Amino acid sequence: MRALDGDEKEAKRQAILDAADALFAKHQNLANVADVAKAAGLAKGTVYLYFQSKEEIYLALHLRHVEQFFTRLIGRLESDQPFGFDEMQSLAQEHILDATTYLPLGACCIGFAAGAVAKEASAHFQARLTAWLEAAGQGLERHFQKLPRGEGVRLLQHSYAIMVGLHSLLREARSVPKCEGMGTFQDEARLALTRYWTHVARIDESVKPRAKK
Amino acid sequence: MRALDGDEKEAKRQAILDAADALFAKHQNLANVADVAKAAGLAKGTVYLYFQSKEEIYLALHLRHVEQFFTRLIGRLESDQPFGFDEMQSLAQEHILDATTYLPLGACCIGFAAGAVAKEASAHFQARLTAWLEAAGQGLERHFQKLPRGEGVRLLQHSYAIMVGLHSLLREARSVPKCEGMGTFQDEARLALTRYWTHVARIDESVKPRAKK
Amino acid sequence: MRALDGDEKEAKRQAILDAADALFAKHQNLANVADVAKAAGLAKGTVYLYFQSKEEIYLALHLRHVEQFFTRLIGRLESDQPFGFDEMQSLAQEHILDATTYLPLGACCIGFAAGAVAKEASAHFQARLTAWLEAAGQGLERHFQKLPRGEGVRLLQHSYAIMVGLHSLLREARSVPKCEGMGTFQDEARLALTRYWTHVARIDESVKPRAKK
Amino acid sequence: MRALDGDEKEAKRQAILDAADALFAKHQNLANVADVAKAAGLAKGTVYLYFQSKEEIYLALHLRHVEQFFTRLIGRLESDQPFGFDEMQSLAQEHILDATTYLPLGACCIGFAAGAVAKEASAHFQARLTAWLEAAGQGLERHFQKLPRGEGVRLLQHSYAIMVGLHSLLREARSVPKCEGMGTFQDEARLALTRYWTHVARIDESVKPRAKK
DNA sequence: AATGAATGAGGTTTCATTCAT
DNA sequence: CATGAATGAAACCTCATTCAT
Repeated sequence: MRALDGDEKEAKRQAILDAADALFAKHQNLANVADVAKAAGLAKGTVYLYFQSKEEIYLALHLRHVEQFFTRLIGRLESDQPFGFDEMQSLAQEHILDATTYLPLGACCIGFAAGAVAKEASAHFQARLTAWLEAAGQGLERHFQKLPRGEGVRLLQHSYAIMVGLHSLLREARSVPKCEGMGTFQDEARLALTRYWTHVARIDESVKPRAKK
Repeated sequence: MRALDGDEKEAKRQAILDAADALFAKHQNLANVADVAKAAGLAKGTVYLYFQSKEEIYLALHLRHVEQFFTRLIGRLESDQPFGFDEMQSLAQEHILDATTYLPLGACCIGFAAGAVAKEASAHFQARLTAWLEAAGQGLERHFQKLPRGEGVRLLQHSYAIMVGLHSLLREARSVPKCEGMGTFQDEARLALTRYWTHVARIDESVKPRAKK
Repeated sequence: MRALDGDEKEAKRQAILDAADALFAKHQNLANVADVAKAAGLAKGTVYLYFQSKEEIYLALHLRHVEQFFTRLIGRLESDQPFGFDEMQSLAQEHILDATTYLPLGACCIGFAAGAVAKEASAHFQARLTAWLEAAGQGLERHFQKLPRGEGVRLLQHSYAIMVGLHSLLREARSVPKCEGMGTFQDEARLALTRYWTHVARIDESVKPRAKK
Repeated sequence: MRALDGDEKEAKRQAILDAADALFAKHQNLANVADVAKAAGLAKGTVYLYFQSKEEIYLALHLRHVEQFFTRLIGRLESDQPFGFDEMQSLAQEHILDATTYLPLGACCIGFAAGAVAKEASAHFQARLTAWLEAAGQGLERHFQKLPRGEGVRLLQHSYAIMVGLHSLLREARSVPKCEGMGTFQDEARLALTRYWTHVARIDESVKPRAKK
């Protein structure tokens, strides 16, 4: 109808993602495009003016989840307030482990068929994620003096992997444990992260915020 | 050709899975049922005599991959030969990390939409996996004296999660690393597993095969 | 297993038809062959030893219904007891109009796709029906002196057509009339037959049993 | 091409019916939906936007045949031109008896398995047919003074039934008679109708067009 | 003769995506 | 820009029929 400038276009993109988010939260499933469009008050075809495919909608939505977490984490790491594992974990808990859609949607995105997502979209996702990881990794290295150069990113990646992997094994174990002796998904994730960080950063004994420069 | 008893029927199931496996290996994608049938030399309808849906074919295929790993692991743990982290890792490397289809297919299965797989099929998968995990977990406890009761299963779950999670983050990083300073998927997986086991079992210092009884 | 002689074979055919009859009565629908076989205590393939196709099963069943009616009618017409329209109608009522499966099954058979029934089966049906019609037609001519040669068959055909045609229009009007002022299917059939016979045979005024020869 | 308003949509429906009509005329058989779509120059999915099932396509096609007949008949009856049995019969002849698809398709529709057609479609068919029958019935009563109130509908129903019924008995007897002494389907239908009307309306002696008011 | 596994055609359904308006 | 009708691929499903055992 009228040419949208960049801001309006972005606003509409976000509106579509809001709709998709709500539907995913409700059905734990990738709603079909018609439903997303309807929920966003648009026609099916219009959605395709903003996203190239259904998969890209959900990848973009997932990216938004990821962004929220990293924005918060990086923001926190940029301050000079002492930052320890407990705080890290509570951030992860809040944004990732306890969030009802973060990991389930992530799991769907992982399963996207090869080729279902355009190269550029995929690359864009990777680029943003990489940038956040590196920024946050460097932030961690600032706060934890024992972390050698590059270990911050690795620590984040491995931690993230633990959460993702445990989720895929224990997705139904959000409330009820699967195996004899195992806890809920959240319990196990907390435990595994604690162990991993304990080893890597010797948080318990020696990792302390570096002195201000 | 005509499956008249249970054994032949099972053989045909396996033949279908073989065909699906080959197609998945070739295209890194879930082929449609018609193609699987053709590859297995069967009519489409016949495939539906053995599997309820495309998703169940691939879930069964994944289960077969999992079974191969656990059969080998459990078999090994049942012997009284000393068993250490190195061997554990080389088994994981061979069956999981270096296998071209294990984790990619697993990722697809994780992403199956809720409802795409019948309750029973899903439950069957979980039951088998749980049984193997517990058997292997107990085997580990026999070999590693420091592992308390129940820690074997947990160790396996967490290790498995690390592999699955890292794969999903680094899937394209089989050869080329993504982030500055990060290694390939296999490198990172090895490293993360080593760290995790080092903490848990203090493999480096104290975990030794229990004395034969 | 053992070679069946003609009688045993015929008995088994009849058993299959019994099963089909029961299923049709229950569901007012052509049950699938697997169900017919199961109801007859046979395997699916076995049914095909006795009938060439599903359609032929139901055509044979319909023929059996038709046979019952004509056997009764012809038998009656062969006696020298006076026979009038009232008795004709009550026979039709009993075997055709009030029977729950005669006309519905007939309607299904009419709708069989061209080619669904083998030429011979179709010809066999026609031949039997023609023979009965002619026998009964001649019987009518014996009893109704005003009927010219050949009019007996015609009277039966037209009467039969009225019942079949009304059934197809009023099938759901077995109990409740369809159009304003119309009666139930049975009412209308009786009325139409009465009118037709009244005209043709002047039953009301002059048709009387012929004198014994 | 793209049906944007109701009229275009209706035109497309008609185009699909045209295609189905041509196929039925050619093969005397209900073509499969894929073939209908192809003949209409549409994709299979598109056909399912307009009809819920194959059966409904053919039921709608049959309804169109019926409509053509009744539109003509009712239009004629609305005029004050004298209307007699001869004209009635020639209309029936033209639209129904001599048409190559009217009755064969009707026979197929009669045989549709219970449940093959959605309740609403079936009800819609009945409702239209009933409305036409009543309109035409009243028209007949206007033209034939002897017809009591309600007898017009009945006369049409019974006449229609005679044609349908005879067709089902004599379908292959369009040219060659079946029984000794019987004529072709058309001959018999004409004869039966004449007899029936003769009785009901005493057409031969007294039924005359009512005087204009 | 009897079986029931296998076949394969085709109806039904869904849905991501395209494109004429 | 927005629309939603059209597309067509493919999953899903049933079932009549065949055929190896």
